[in-house]
Amino acid sequence: MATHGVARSTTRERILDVALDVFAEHGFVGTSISEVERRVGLAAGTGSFYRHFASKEALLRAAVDREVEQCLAASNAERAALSAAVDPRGGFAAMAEQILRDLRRFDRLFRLMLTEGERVPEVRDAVTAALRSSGAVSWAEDPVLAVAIAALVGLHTFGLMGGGSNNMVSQDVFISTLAELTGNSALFDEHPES
Amino acid sequence: MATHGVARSTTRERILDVALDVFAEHGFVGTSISEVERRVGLAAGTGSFYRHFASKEALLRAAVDREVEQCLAASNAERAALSAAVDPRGGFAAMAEQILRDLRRFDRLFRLMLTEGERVPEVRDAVTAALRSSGAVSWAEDPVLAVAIAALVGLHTFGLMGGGSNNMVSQDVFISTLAELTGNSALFDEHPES
DNA sequence: GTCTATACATGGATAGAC
DNA sequence: GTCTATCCATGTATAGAC
Repeated sequence: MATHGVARSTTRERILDVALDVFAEHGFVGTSISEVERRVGLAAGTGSFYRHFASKEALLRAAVDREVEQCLAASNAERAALSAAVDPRGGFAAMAEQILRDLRRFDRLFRLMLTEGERVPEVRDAVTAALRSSGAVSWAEDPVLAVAIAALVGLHTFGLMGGGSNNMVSQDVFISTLAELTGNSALFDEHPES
Repeated sequence: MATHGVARSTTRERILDVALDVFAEHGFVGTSISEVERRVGLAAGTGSFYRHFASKEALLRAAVDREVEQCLAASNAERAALSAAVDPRGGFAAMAEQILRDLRRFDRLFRLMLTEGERVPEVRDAVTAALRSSGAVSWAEDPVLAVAIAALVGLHTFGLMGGGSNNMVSQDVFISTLAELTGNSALFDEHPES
């Protein structure tokens, strides 16, 4: 099982690994095949890339598909693992942190969706579907949940903006504040305010 | 005052007008001088553009500076005009809608900040400064206000995603829900729950 | 202030030697 | 499966005629 089988993912896999990074950083047009080859370890400028993919566009689609697949799998695995343990702060804070982790996980796809949204509509669908599955419930019908998720998306967006130095409230304070606000609503009225 | 003065902004102004559109749509590398010339009305491919700007990068900076200036001016003017009138629903909903309007106004700059953030750091500073001035108060010290603004940013981001068909809660429901949630907090504890 | 022509670099992609 | 060499299109930018 060494000469044949599943272990044949050397260059092609490395290309896919590096492709989404470069696409997310510089966009589709801003990415050159030469740079991809360089990062993979191939000689830049030579068309070695084309032995693995038919075109630049094919690479984009393959990389996006693969990333969507991996992100969804990782997200589901993590959610399954965490549903076993019980968070002491209650369900909301745990859910909020899970959503934030998903947002960071999908970050490269998120940027690609903004820049190449109409070039590869699959990216949009995948990201929105992932966000929806994060909400667990149908958050379109629950205004409070919609506000909560929007707040987390906004927090994540602030992280994209600051570039490092954002004088924003800390994540813990943010989440606890959000939990408190939504906890006072009709949704989570199990414990008034302890 | 017709032969000389201030009225000499024909082609250069039109270039600046169109530049931010194209940059926001396709990014910096994705934008060609030929396309700018085409949209302005000049013959594409000819270097007529270079009679008005030294380089593509100079155009980006000039366009960004101009847009920042105009957006800030429009925002301040609108805020000054609205501070005169009194909103029946109270200060919060009015502030929220004002912030949403600002987010839409700064949308092109916002996209540019995400894609060309490190190429033109001025964009970042300008957008964050504008957002900060929208908050009126220093929202870094008020967690509730931070959550509220983050929620509005998230709502705006959802608008960028859906591309037209987002099964999100309506803006009115969203804002009223957000107002209700934050209204129950310690910040706005003037009226318990009517 | 706009067009013609052009220099020059880069990028996508292909054919073929190894 | 990688490199050499090459074709061709596009893009930035300049010089000069009008």
